[in-house]
Amino acid sequence: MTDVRAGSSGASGATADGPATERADARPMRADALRNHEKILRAAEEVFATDGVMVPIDVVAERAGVGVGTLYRHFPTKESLYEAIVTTRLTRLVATADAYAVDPEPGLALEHFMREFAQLAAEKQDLFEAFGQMGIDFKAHFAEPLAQLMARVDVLVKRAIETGTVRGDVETEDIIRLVVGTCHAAGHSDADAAGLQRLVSIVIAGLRPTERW
Amino acid sequence: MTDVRAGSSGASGATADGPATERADARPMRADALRNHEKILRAAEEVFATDGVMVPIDVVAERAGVGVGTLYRHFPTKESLYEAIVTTRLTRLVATADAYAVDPEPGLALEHFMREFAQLAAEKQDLFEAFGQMGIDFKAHFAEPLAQLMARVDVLVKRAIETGTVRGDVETEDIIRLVVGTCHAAGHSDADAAGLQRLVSIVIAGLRPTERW
DNA sequence: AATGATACGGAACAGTCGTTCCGTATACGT
DNA sequence: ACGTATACGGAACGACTGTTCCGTATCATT
Repeated sequence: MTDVRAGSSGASGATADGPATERADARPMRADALRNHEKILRAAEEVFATDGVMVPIDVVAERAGVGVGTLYRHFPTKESLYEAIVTTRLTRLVATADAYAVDPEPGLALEHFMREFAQLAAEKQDLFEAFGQMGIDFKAHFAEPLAQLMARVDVLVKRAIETGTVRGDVETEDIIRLVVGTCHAAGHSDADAAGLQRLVSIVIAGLRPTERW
Repeated sequence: MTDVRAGSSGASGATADGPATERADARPMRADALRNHEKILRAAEEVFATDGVMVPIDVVAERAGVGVGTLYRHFPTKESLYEAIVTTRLTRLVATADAYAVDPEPGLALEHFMREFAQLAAEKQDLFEAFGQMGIDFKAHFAEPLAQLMARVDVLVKRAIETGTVRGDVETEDIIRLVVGTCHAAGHSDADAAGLQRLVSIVIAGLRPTERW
């Protein structure tokens, strides 16, 4: 993450997407290099999403229409490529959470966020697996976007609790764990979005304040 | 599973545990062979539980105090060893479900079963991973014990529904998925049993019949 | 105790996958 | 158009792991 070459995938002000088109300290990337960089990112996003992180790196290279050597020029390690993809996904998720944070209906906001989160994690094997291995080194690698995500979800949860739509004793981390776990629950590949949402509904129902019980 | 050697791990009337001490068609296993067979099973159970299915087979052999050659004499394939372990686990789980099927309190019975199930899946990486990869070939390999498990859980669910402790529209498979997913949720290694049970509580609450919502 | 069948141990094999290296091709500045 | 820095492609390397093979050790039988 730190020793990337000039114009590589590092955090170079890419707020939305796409790598930096130029660098301050070095010369701008060559045109074909830039093109390949993006092709690789796109291919990785697709392949990781469908096949998970275990796919051989060659598959990503082939999908990108690029030799492995080129891939390694842009991402010095398979892990670094994986990091780039997952960080992007997490960043988008943070944006989604941000959008719901200003929703006038806090209870529904949390619910909708959970549903989108679940859908996303179910579709993207990589994201799912990343959350699945929390603790190995996931928290270290994605510490920053993770912290951001936690903070946003925390807002959603607190607001929902204040509104009385959610029990007061649930932790933010519980929410994330439950959602990810629920995706795991539904067979990832079945593309059974309806079944997944049914499970999410059950979890959401379980979050409601206890009445009578 | 079918071409096992004489006295190997096949389904030879081992209702509880331990391999058959003799075979009808062939000569009984040699004493040391039998001893090693059990040592391997025990070691595999431990290692798979703690490290998951990805551990090199050598680790299991070493743990068992046995050479790899010996291990392969007893289990012709890593997969076959894995099958033996998981099948055993599933069979025990079926027994647990059976016990709860006659519980005088159907609602509590389901809840207690779910809690035990969750605890087990959280402790045993192999079981967890097996359920996690449902669909690859898991259903094929463990078709029989899985069907049994489903049948027993079905009884628990139906009884709970009749008692009014659980919503009528939940599928048995939903229950299993939710429980396994919940284990996934809790970091497997954290040994945080309390946290896990808290999540299970939420899921269980979500299964209750909707009142007012 | 002797002998043949059975089982053991672990070195060696084969396939896979991440990574490196370097000769060749391409883009950019003059 | 030419020359050089930059980037490309893919064969080759090394580490890892499931599996096989066979010389040796152990058990059971007489």
